[in-house]
Amino acid sequence: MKAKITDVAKMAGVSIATVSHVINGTRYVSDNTRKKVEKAIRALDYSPNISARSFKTGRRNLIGYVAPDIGNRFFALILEEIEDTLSLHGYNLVVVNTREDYDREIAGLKLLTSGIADGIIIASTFQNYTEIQPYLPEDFPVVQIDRLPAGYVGDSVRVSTFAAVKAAVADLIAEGYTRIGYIASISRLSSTVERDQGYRRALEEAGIPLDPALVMQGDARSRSGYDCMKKLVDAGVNAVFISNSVMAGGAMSYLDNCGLQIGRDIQVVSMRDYEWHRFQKEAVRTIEQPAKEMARLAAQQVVERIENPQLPGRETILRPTYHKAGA
Amino acid sequence: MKAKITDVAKMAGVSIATVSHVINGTRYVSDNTRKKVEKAIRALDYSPNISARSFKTGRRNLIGYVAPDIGNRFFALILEEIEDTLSLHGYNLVVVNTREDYDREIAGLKLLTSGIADGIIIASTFQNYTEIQPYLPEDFPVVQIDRLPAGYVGDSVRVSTFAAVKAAVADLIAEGYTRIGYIASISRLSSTVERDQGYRRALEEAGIPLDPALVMQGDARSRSGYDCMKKLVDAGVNAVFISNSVMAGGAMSYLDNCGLQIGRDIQVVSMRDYEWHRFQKEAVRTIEQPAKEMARLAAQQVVERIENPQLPGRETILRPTYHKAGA
DNA sequence: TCGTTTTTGTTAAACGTTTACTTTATAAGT
DNA sequence: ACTTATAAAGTAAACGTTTAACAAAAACGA
Repeated sequence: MKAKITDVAKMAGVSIATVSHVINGTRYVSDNTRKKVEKAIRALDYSPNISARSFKTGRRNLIGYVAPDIGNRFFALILEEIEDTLSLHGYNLVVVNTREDYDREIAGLKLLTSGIADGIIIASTFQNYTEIQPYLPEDFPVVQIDRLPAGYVGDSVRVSTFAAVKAAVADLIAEGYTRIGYIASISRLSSTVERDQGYRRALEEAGIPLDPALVMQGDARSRSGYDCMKKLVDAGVNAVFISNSVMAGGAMSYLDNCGLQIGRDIQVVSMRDYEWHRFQKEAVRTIEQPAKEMARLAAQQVVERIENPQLPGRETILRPTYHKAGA
Repeated sequence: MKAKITDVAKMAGVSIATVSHVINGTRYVSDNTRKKVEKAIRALDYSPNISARSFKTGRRNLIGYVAPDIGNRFFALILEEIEDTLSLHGYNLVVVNTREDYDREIAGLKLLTSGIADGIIIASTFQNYTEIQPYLPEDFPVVQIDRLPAGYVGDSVRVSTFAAVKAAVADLIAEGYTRIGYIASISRLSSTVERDQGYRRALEEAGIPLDPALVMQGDARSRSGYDCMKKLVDAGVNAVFISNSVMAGGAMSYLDNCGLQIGRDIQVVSMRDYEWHRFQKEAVRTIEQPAKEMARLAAQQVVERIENPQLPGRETILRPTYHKAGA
């Protein structure tokens, strides 16, 4: 039978209150009694019942991470960094993978807020905050990461890609490329919307009319990157902007297959969500998101909110890096 | 103030016991009272306090996943599949990333077994089970995945690569390749040991003496794959077996850099821990581990053990697939 | 009709902590 | 010596469930 606090108290000849205070450092305990208690703890191999403690204190030291696709290296990277940062603060991580599914996300939120987690970091698949708000109790610590559902006000950390996308496309235009294709990601996401706007604005400012035949709607999967690229090549593009690295993988597979060399036959600008080895040497231009930094900040932010609930909401916006050389 | 079970009972005009039974279905409740209770639950937007329940029942419905490197796509893939499978059984996942660090692994185990989790799935970084045994309480549900610390007896799921590695190397020999290099992964791991043996045995059976200059000790990181490959090329290999896909990435970068074409200038056989797009078209031969299958089985196994503690320990061994065409 | 079983529901005791409140012992001030 | 302050530790009440033990009412068998 596992030892309880009463066993320790009995053995050390003190009250359970004293034992508790020794463990938590919540009150001064004389050196003498402290030593007795610590000895008893060791002797009995006692460790507090976490469930009982959580129940009593209302703190669980668990943070939920609600991600749309853990299989995507971008979100896996964020997971890793969140776990790392949280562990420094004494928190652990519960993962919910929604697979971009509304029901799964809602179920995850219900669960996490029902007493599992002290806070949530979420990259929501919903377009509007009102759709998830009912499942987030008032004042429940939440940090939105990467994506920002419309109407949300509160803690968030994301990367603003509008300017970088616009600049990259403008750069292509300046070099004389005019038939610039675009493979868009899931359209309801704020991150996608921003990139849409960057692409459109660059064309607009250069006085190039938007050709709907050059804009492909993808679904963030490799396969759709492949298919969209095929259509764009058929439509005769000489440059393309790809909104997400998973699709970029597929798109580049297609280019490879039909012998088109990037940098020579076609220019490719892609979002780069994480380090990729093999693509580097190719002349792909990338817009790199600081995923780790984002994750670290989100983790810190959720911890700060938990420990200081009356803190004002913070919207943290990071800038991506444009790699023209493909390095 | 969040509603409690007493509020629901009061509103419905029944006892808290009845409410509890309605919620958990632990006893027959007449249609009439059930409806009253359900109505009150909705009216008050009541949901049970999970902490209180966990405390009382001793069940937390959380499973710990202790992984050596979540940043590695192999373990990320396993994570995803574990999460998926567990959610089907009503469990959630707590992730601990050890980064192949002994202390982190021990800290994680201590934590998870102290009342956070009902069970653990672990890919241990330790060579010997005796080193982690003290931190796993007797009868605590544990499933070892991918790696099997020496001396462990109990639930485990892994892939046996000895035969496949041996066959792949023998295949190279049969084709006339004689200077076959080997880039090994972290030497203390059971998975590495098996591959070592496969490589050695194939040479042995062909009567080829082992040349220590052709055996490189890597550390499972891309960088070391690159460096080891460099040394092997300098040593004049015409074929190589690489023990892990992360290192394979680095190794192939090096081959690329010095213009060596796989399949023509050098043969490469690599463990393939997950799907890789770009490598496929190259003539790399791969030994593919059924990572998802492994994860699914491990998750099922830990759930079964939790729900039926007197089940005998099961050692599940899966077979990898050898892809000669590189497909 | 009267005991017996079945159905439906209640009472109250746990579960193992934390923590507000109280107590005792010792030191300090007069 | 007598109050007062302070240091150190103890007492006991919560926290919100689940569940064993019990009770009342209804149904049933003879």
